[in-house]
Amino acid sequence: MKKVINGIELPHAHNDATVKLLQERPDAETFTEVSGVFALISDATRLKILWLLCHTEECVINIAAAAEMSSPAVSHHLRLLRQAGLIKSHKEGKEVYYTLADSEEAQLVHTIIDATFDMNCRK
Amino acid sequence: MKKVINGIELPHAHNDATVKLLQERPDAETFTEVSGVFALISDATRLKILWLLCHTEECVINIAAAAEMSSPAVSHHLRLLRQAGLIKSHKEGKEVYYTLADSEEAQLVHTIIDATFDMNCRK
DNA sequence: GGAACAATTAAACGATTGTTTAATTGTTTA
DNA sequence: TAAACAATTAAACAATCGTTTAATTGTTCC
Repeated sequence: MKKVINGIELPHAHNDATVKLLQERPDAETFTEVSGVFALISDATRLKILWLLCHTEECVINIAAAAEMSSPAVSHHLRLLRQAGLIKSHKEGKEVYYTLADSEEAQLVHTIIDATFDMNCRK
Repeated sequence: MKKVINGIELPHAHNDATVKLLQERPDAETFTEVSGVFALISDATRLKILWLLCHTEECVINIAAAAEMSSPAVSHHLRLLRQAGLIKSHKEGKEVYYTLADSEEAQLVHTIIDATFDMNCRK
């Protein structure tokens, strides 16, 4: 009879390491949530926006200019990022200023962006 | 006359930090390449696969079982990951074994996955 | 050689995504 | 109050993506 680990039955028993790994694996929801955060940085425009907002605070037209994209397009991306808790905003007169949020996901994204672009700079 | 930084003209001059940042910003191609790597970990199934292959080596049906997905679906994802240089494979009899590649992108992904799931475990 | 097994490939499909365009809301200032 | 400006919203569209199904290739073992 085959061994079942967290409801998973491995057809082959080549590798004991796999069994150990599956026993300690995060659950499916965690993978879904985490991949959702990665999806937010998988678009070049959003990545540019986040790269900027990691290190400064800016209004929408300046973000749009920096991202070389239209205001509605940027507004749409900003909404996604805000809804995900990655950025926060405050209104000042006619303008809305955005910057990175304080959430755990935002910290993760900040860490990833720093690690990634440091790596690339070192090449 | 407005100041132009790398072909970008900021409509508002609220923030000197933005000007400095834009001067040192990676170019558009870099953002596109990096977001492409993030896209590969933005799917829950691929993330599960990479999480596994970061720490072990496995054949396709075991990967499929671990990912709770069909062999053709997994094969498709493995192809994408291999083409991107994130994983490598070798044939042994009837089976093809996959594991993480040695590339720079693979190292980045490994670092990101470790950082992410360590963070989540600490909660 | 034929059966069983492992893996890949290709076509098809539904679902999601990102940009554009146009219209709208809200604020300032002349 | 009207004009100018900043930002958002909504609908529409093309493009991309991930899974399913079915067929195919390659290997091992009887």
